Amino acid sequence: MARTQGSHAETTGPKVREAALKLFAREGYAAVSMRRIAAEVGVQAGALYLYTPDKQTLLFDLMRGHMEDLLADFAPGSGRPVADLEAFARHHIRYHLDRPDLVFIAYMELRNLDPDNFREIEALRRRYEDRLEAILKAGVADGVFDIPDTKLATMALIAMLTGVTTWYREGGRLGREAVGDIYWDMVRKVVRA
Amino acid sequence: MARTQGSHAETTGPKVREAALKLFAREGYAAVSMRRIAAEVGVQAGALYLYTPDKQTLLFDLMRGHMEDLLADFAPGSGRPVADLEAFARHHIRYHLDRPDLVFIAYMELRNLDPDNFREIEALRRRYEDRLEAILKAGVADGVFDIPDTKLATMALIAMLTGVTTWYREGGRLGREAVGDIYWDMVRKVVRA
DNA sequence: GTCTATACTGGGATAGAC
DNA sequence: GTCTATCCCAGTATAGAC
Repeated sequence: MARTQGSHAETTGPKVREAALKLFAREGYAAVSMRRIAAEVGVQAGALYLYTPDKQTLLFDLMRGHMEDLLADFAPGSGRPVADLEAFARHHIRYHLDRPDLVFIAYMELRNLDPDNFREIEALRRRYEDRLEAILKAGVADGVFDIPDTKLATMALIAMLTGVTTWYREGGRLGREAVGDIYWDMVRKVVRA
Repeated sequence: MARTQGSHAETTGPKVREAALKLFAREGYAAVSMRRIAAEVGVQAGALYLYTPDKQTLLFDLMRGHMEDLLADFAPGSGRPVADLEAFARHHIRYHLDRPDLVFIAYMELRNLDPDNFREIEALRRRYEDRLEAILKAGVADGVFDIPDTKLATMALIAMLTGVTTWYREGGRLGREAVGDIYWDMVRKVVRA
């Protein structure tokens, strides 16, 4: 059981978040103990509290980081609704397939957030949805989209696109490009672009 | 579910399942204790074990019952793909809006099932998906649907329809009929029916 | 910075009284 | 059929040694 002691602050902090991410995604926030996270990192449970004030903050930081990255990583702005919608759809799929664990947590662990944290995450989510709805509205105004209800179409399209993460497997029948093509085809049909 | 010998309680058993359903949906399986379920029922924790062998079985029975009901409640069979697809879409939405707690659990708590139980639930889910895909394939064969990939369309449509449960609120802007109409319109466009 | 040790709380499940 | 009492284990988090 002899192990090296010393300072590893620069690597241990990220490792804690990575371990929490992996375990929360796989087994759920409530089902994962701090001891288990510590074991995954290769550290004693008490040492985790050098890197996070508590378990709740560990979850919240993961979710907030994910939502902020999602918003920062992509902002459509060509002004041409069809091009913006295609960019949104392809980016959404690519981004979500690249981060299956974060996506899973962001969707599944909302109810395990403290009320204040929940509100903050929900606000970020709303901003993302609003971005898609703005594209749809612009397309309707331009006459290039035919959409009875842009709010419902927004929710329907996001649910459809996010659903990719539930069945996509690396090395499966279809690659990311092919999946992106097929989903963009379906998205386009929904709005009749 | 295995009852203990000589049980005559006809109301407590169902109450236990109702309480578990409500609490699992609201807070998650892992976060809910047997003591909490017992308190909700108005009984001591030990008494729960008269009605279920353990907590896992409580979860499994809820999920299996839900999936079996979903399959039993609806089997399209007109042979006309467009009519069958509309019936599927409208039924899926109605059924899911009627049972938000069960739907939530069925999607969120899969990872908390023991391996054997997981396999059984997955098999039921697969049967449901296959039903939709059969409709899509029939429509393609008949030339009334235009679908590049029926498997992906199946997953996309189910994700889209199920997504209704994430935002629909009773007494909101749109009633169930209106929501059903708008979603059926989107479904139809996806398959170009 | 990480360790061991521990405080304190709560978990699932069982035994046996009534 | 439900109760109280209890076993045993695990949870989060902290204190203080090294």
